Amino acid sequence: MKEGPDIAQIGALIGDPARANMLAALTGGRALTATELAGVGGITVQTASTHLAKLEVGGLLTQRKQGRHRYFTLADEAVARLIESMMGFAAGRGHLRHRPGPKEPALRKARICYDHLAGDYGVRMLDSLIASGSIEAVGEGLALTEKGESDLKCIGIDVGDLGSSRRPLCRSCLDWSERRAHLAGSLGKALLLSFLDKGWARRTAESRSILFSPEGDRQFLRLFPIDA
Amino acid sequence: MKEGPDIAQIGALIGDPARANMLAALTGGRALTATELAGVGGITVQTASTHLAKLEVGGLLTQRKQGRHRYFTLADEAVARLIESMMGFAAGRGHLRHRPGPKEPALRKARICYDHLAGDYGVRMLDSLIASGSIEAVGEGLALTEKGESDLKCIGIDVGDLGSSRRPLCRSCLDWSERRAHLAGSLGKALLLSFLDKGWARRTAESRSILFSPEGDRQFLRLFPIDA
DNA sequence: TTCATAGTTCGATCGTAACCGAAGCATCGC
DNA sequence: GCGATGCTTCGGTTACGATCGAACTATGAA
Repeated sequence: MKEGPDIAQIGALIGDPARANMLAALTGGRALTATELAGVGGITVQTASTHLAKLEVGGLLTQRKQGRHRYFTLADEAVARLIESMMGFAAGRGHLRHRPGPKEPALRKARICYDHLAGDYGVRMLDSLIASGSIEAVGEGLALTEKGESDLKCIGIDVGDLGSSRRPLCRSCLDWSERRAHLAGSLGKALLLSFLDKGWARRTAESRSILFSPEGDRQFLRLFPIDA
Repeated sequence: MKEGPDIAQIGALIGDPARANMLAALTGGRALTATELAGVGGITVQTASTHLAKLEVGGLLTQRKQGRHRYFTLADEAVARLIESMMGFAAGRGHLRHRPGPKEPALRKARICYDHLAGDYGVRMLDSLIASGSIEAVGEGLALTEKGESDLKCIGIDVGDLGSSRRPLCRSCLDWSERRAHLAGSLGKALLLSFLDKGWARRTAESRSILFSPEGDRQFLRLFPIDA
């Protein structure tokens, strides 16, 4: 007994409904204020404040003061991965809050997963990149090919700029709604940013869903075809 | 708010220290009785019984009656992966129950992670397989090479027998003690089984550690050299 | 049959943590 | 300076769940 690290602490941190809701909301990657988080948690600001303090000392959150606001974000990408993996697990068990039907169509179509694109469009993008030979899937891992590197340069992404950090270029991330892999890592982030830059899509204020403009939709589907 | 699957339920299930200890013990892959689990949880049988019932309806455990015993196991491999990933996360945050020193040397040297080898020896094995060109690491994924397939046949493992199931052949699993990857998947399982078959190592009754015999130790180190 | 072991269920106790109202700081706009 | 807004801290209430003793069921052994 008492072998290894203490799972119970973080389990308990995530185990409270209000905290879980706040964490899930922060998976959107956007920094949120304490009042906003109180809203998604369905509790008053006082209670939210104590929750947030606990999450912070637990190492799941970081806060940043700015004026009279305090912006909270997930501490790092590892937290985001943990939350998403728990969501995937819970979805697989049928631990759904609502019935699994297409309750939030926009959320299933395209949403943000920490900093990259998830949902139907995220899965489609990775599928297409693999089909075109830009990305190679080996086991559970992903690797960018030379063809992929030149293809990406055509749409304005210089992979050389991304490789510097310790963060892996390509990472596969499992989607709870699709139960399929989509592209994470610094490349996944860069791609989403380029879509936003080009005005193809924009983030919504309160939800994690990503809305594509009609034109952006056309461009995206053209760029990442599915040849079924 | 209230988007996606319910994380809080499983978080709360893992969030109780007694339950977390039981789950961690079951990560050893071995089926344990309610009384044994009460022991590792540090609680009485009555309390353990209610905990186990909760874990079962939560979908984390399954039980199997055999005589007057009830053997509990993790519901499936996904649960094991979730627990190990949480351990890895917790270890990275310094959420350690004891100080990180070599508290359980045997456990750090070689232990079982659901059904494959973890710890120092697990990491060494994968490193060696990669160095010898038997396994190729691509991004975060692992793939068996042709050389690896023939090499494995020499030690009595026919990869053809393993590929049938839906479970991936090679999977990388992050180790909480070493913080490095080791080999999971059906190949990782097959390798560990062959070690046990050959009498090189044996599982211990109460702990998750794996004990190598002096001869088995020699063979293992010869088979998986590290050329630093 | 009787006894022993393994496990569950019941009932009651107890602690802890979630929760909110109210008060206290801090920052912004005026 | 003043009031308004955002957030934290304090105090007290409340509710839930972990815990165990005791009683009950089931299997096995003698």
